[in-house]
Amino acid sequence: MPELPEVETTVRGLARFLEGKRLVRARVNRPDMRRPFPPGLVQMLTGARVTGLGRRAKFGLIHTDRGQTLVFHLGMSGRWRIDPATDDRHDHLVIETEEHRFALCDPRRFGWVDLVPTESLDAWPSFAGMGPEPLGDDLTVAHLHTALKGRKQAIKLLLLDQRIVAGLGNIYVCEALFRARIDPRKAGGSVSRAALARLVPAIREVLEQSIADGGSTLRDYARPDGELGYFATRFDVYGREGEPCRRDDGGTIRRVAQGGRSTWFCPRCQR
DNA sequence: ACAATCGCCTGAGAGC
DNA sequence: TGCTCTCAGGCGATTG
Repeated sequence: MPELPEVETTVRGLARFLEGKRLVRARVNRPDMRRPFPPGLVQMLTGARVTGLGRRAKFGLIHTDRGQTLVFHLGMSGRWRIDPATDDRHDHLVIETEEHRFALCDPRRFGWVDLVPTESLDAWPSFAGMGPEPLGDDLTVAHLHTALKGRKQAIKLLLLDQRIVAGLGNIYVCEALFRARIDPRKAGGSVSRAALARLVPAIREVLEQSIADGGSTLRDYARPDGELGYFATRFDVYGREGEPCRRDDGGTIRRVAQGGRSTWFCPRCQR
């Protein structure tokens, strides 16, 4: 499923074809996304020039010269298809430049798009109150220490809270906690400063490595019918229940439920 | 302020 | 083989 690295790679992939280009056509193929398409979407996009692309947390941003930004979330199964050779019944929104066609395809329809004035993006409901970007300078040990202070909820669940850190999902929280050797069940407020000092670089590294993997895969997406959104990555714990810990410490990866979702970890080295 | 639960969706995979 | 069942999960809304 698309998490921050997949969104980042998707945005970079789109930027190669969209940056500076004029959208000659736009149409809504299927209006039944998770939330309705914003009114005036097609009119706004048609003829607009894309001035740049960006990402905030797990949201992709397509800025236009009309002062409006198309914000998209890929949900669980969303992806952009470039120059698709065939139609897909789950293509919801299609935009075209002179050279290429892009289809936002989302079978499970957990994603959505919105139109936001570019100058007030920070005030958009999903962005207001969001925590720091994990790859930016604002994610610090001090920030986490303050945000987690006194919290009794499990660290795993708190890291999924976008107000504490923006853009972490289930996979990368599990992976980062493994790298930092922190027990995901531990109360947020009881995670030591030393552990947080391991966690901050662990979050950065796992995301950066995944983006790098996606980036290397990106070359393949220049061809027709390319799809932006999914990359095979080698995980240390995610989905590895019952398999040996990669630290080779004799531990076996366990799966537990937290907040109704699966958490994978090594009980031997994550404390 | 914090915590817990629910609803939204469909495809993949497991089990019979 | 084909059916049924379970699971995957981000986010907003709601309730406690």
